[in-house]
Amino acid sequence: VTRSFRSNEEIYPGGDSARDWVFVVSGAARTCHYLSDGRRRILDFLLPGNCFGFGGHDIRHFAVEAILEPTVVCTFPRALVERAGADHRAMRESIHAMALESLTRAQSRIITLGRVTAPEKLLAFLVELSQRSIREDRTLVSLPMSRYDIADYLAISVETVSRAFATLKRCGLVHLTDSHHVHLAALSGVKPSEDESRSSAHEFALSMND
Amino acid sequence: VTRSFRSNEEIYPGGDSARDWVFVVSGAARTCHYLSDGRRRILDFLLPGNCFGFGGHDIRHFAVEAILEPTVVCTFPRALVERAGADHRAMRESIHAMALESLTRAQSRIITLGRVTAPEKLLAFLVELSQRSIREDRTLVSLPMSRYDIADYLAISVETVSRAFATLKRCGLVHLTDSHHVHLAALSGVKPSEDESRSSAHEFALSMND
DNA sequence: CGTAGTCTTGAGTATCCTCAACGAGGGTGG
DNA sequence: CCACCCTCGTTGAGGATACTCAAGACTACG
Repeated sequence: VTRSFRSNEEIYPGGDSARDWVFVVSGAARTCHYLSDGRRRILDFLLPGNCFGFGGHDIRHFAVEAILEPTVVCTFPRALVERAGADHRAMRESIHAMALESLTRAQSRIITLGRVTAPEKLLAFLVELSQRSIREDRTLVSLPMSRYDIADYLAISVETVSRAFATLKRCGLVHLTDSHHVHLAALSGVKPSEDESRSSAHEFALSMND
Repeated sequence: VTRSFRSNEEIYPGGDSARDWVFVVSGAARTCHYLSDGRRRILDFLLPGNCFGFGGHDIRHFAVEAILEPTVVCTFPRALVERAGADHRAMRESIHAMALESLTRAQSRIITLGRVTAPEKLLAFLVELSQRSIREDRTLVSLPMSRYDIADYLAISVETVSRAFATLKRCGLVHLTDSHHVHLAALSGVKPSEDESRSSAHEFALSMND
């Protein structure tokens, strides 16, 4: 089943009815968890090619919401996917690969959240987006999500996100053509190896005390 | 291959030689990532029954170290595990279940790291340990790891961990018989449902401003 | 043109980190 | 047996960072 969604529309309600797989075709989406006091945590951003649906029993607690307009997704009943996985080897391996990718991203995010300062977190986030991007030029990153989404993703406040952007600009690490298009100067001349860029980004971030 | 390790001994070096699966039989272990400046992040604690080895290419960056003495683990070459998974349906499903469990734990951890105050994080961590515990009485939690391990797990400093324990004690949410055995008073009379305990713990934690 | 939403910036406060010191427990050697 | 060293855990003081509250630009849209 293929459907299209508008901005901020709910693709997938968190709750017991959560029994489908979601595969993002185009646009972008966010995976949210709402705490009892109304605060929101964003677990992951789903870009074209990403999917959501494993995670065992706990997926009930997460809602999926569209970011861009339009966002096109395919949904499959869980039972169908699992049956296909049992029958076809290629399907099974594909599912396994996507699950591993989700796990890898989650682990990478734990590292990011563990970083100390807000500019560090933001820079790590931008680098992550750059690596997930399909663009050829990895120094140009487009941000489909709002500052509020970034804030809930990095577990910091909106104002801090804005200030962190200002800090990175002041240090010459990034340039913003507009609010949603970033040029990562930090990556220019740096090998695309993940650890390289991270540590160098980190080195830069360390020297950001005004 | 079954081996036994002493406290703080390296089970598994991070690096290119990381080609095995690790299955914890008894004791406890931690999964570490070392940043270029020497700081350490703990991605996960491995208790008996947990395993480590999926995660695709990124597992190279993580080291596994023993916490308790002795810690007994089984290691298998990756190729062997993957072949067994391809041949035997039961094995494959078991592997898939463990991968999903790792993913679920990672997602849960992202929620925990997103919590605002240190006592909130610590309480969420204790609740998580209580739910992973095999004990019948879930209000009694044993902490095999040191305060430094907890600090690196929650991405806060050791001193803050200690102060957070003091705050939780002062609010009557936990009691410590010794440094490594906690009684979770917050869970007494609370349904073991995950969301219930979390939100109630959170409610309590909110009212902790001295 | 007004309204709503987003993004940014400022001021004041609270939290956490760093540095430092101290006490408790375990192992070792005199 | 006790002094010594080492690690771990705790507590205090000072400073840096991020949050809250508040207000002001910018954009989109009716």
